[in-house]
Amino acid sequence: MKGQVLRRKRKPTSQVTDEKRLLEGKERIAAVAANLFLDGGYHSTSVREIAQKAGLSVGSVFNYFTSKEEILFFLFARNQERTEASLRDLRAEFARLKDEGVDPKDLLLLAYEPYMRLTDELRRYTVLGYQELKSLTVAERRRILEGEERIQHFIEEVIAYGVEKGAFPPEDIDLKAHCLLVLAQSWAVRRWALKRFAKVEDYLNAMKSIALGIVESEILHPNGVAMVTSEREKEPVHHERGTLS
Amino acid sequence: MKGQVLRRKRKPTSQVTDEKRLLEGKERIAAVAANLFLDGGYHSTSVREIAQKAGLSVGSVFNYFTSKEEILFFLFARNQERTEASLRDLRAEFARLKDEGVDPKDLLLLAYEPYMRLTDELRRYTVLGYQELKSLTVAERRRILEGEERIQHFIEEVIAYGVEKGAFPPEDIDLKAHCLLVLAQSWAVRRWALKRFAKVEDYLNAMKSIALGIVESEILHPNGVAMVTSEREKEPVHHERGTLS
DNA sequence: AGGCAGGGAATGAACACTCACTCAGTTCAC
DNA sequence: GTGAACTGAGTGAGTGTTCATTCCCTGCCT
Repeated sequence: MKGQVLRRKRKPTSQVTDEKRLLEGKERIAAVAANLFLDGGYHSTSVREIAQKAGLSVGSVFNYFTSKEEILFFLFARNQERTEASLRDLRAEFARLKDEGVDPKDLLLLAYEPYMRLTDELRRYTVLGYQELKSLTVAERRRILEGEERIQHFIEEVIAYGVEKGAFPPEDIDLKAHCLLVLAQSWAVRRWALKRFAKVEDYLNAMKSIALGIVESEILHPNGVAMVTSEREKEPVHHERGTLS
Repeated sequence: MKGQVLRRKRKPTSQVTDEKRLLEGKERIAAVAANLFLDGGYHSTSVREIAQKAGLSVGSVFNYFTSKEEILFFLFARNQERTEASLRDLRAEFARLKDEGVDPKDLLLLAYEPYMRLTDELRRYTVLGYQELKSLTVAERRRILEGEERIQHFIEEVIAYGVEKGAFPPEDIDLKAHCLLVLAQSWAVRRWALKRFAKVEDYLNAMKSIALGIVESEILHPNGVAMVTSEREKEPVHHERGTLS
């Protein structure tokens, strides 16, 4: 029963030891699993099914992952990593262009483009995310949401730069960032309604003007008439409140 | 084994006969099930659990529904009906206001408001929809998507009215409708990022200007500069390149 | 070369468990 | 007493996971 406590506490059976080989195996299995999860859902996909499609036995799958759930985690984590890396690049690029004092509109579009491309690349995982978010642990789920929060923050920074330069109105920056993010994701999530656009580029191109329309939108009067907060080109008519803090 | 073939072919056991009573039972069970599905997911919720929370035995649940799946169908169908009814009302109202020649901007906001309210009311089901869409039959799924298509079409009509009146540019009407729809749904789907807004009204209010920003957005030149198709207010400060096509 | 040992990796039958669903039997209002 | 409505133990299919066994490859000894 509680006999041999000599070595490891986990994994008494065989296990893949070579790090590289293990990762390759994980990748292969996860790739197959991703497809099955995507058209069938996580719960309706059995480990047997995954094993079969991956050309392995059931047992082998558990030599690479300790549980079915871990496969899902792996997919999310990989996806997240990828996104974070892109975000880092974007931030660096943003800092550079900001120093150059590039036009805020151009900057916004310049930032939106690679993000949209990324969304397209990872679009299947985005869908998976929306569908299986509640299949995750609380901790895992929070990690995902924090990731998205970071992205939204970045978009906010880009908009804020435009506000600083007087190109965009200062209201509802967070909301506008939310809109841009959601609309980018809608390319993944609601593609059936966007079949008119064959490639991301097409969608992106059409979205550029809309994105600008969003960030440039002015706050409205209760009755629906636009309140002009800053005469975009010339002198400010009346600047409300102090700027910072 | 294959002995008694004497009586019924379907439903040999007891069944609720009274139509009214049956529907009431369905409603009661479905209401309970909806809550469980929503925080736990469809697959992770067992029929036993539903029965227990509804104050019934497992068997009784199957006197009202023939399968667990049917409960999910029932929920989606009810939801859809509700939406369709609202859409009919909206259409009637739209026709009336259109005849009155009301301002396109006002009309857009007037149409957006009740839709957003509906989304809020049904927000839990919207989330359920995004999560469990693939748990449905192909036919069921198509019905849902067709419903959404009808809504998008309606939004397109509202925008088209504005185009007719010369208030909005004529490009990408379908895309703009898509955006408005997605952003309304994002209130349900991505609420954690919108916690700043306590009530729908708050979100709606902030979204009004953005919605106008979307429908009023002009198509852009390849290099990102706005192409002015109709000088909305005054004279252009400096219009670059020829205007159309 | 050939036999052999060692151990990492693959295997799939077996296990324990959960689930949707059934149905013979009970309840109880009329 | 009748029968619609309800009951819940039972059924069998299917699940994630385990592990004793087998496979296979590499290096070593004769």
